[in-house]
Amino acid sequence: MKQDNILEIFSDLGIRATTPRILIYEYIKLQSDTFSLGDIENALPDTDKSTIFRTLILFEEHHLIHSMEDGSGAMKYCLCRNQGECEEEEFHCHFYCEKCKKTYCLDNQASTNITLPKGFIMNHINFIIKGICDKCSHKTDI
Amino acid sequence: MKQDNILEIFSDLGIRATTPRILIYEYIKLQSDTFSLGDIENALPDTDKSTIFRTLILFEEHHLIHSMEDGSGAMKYCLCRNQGECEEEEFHCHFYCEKCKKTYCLDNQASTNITLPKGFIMNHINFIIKGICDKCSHKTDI
DNA sequence: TTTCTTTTGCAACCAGGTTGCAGAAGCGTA
DNA sequence: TACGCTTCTGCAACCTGGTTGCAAAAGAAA
Ligand SMILES: [Mn+2]
Ligand SMILES: [Mn+2]
Ligand SMILES: [Zn+2]
Ligand SMILES: [Zn+2]
Repeated sequence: MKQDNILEIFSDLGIRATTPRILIYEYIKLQSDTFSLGDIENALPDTDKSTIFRTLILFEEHHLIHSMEDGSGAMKYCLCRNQGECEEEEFHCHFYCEKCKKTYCLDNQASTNITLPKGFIMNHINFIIKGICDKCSHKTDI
Repeated sequence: MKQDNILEIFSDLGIRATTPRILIYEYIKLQSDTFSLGDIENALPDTDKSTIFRTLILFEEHHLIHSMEDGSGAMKYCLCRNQGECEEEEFHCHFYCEKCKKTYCLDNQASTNITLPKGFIMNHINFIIKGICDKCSHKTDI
């Protein structure tokens, strides 16, 4: 595991390696932070939106990517750093910059200590911190 | 402050007390957890969606309510327990039940310890825990 | 090749949110 | 009470992102 070859990653997971899937995965691998379906649409104008949509669902089912709601209106995704072998604890937090609209993965910068009320069962976490990112906070405003 | 009379709450904040605003605020006061624009639409079929929409914006600007994205597709709102005087620290967490689709306010059940990377400035938090609520977890499945 | 299964592209649809605008309502003043 | 100005409402239209049904294309198997 921890493959680098796309074809092997797909075949390990039993995913058929089609042209759109390879293009989409190649795009995803280049992203250091999060991306949306619309970002992929722009990057791959010859691939249909619905194909991208279904591919993202497929990738998420196989834990190749994670998804999150950052309040921007569009679902955001990020590459799973553990290629389908992420553990339950990988509930990492994200930062949404209200100025440049970029969403960053914060891997270990935020710790949470959760005690749920009796009877509540946690499956996922969607933890978004909103504010101004480092690049935008350095700029002088006006 | 900590008023109970709707008309006084509005006049304290300089909000004109119109019929739709009173109806909407009365609805909101009855809710123990979160609600959406669509919930209000259903409860008040004679009030237009855009009026409800603009009223929610107004209420949030005056900190009468908080809003959050719970991933359900619809923005959720909850009554501010401090009537417009909530402090920055009131970043409470919410729980979304994936079975009954209800979103609960978790006031003190989850603590977070956040250390952002250098240069990042936090303004808000959108912290949603997803899973199964107590009512739904007690039910025998099938 | 033929046949069967999976995947794709297109077009249409949907939900929730958002906007421009004309008329209604509210309010201060005469 | 009537007038003039400002704010608010309802309606209809629009927008964006997401979702679906379906026929054609591509892939795998025989
Ligand atoms: Mn992961
Ligand atoms: Mn509050
Ligand atoms: Zn930024
Ligand atoms: Zn539930």
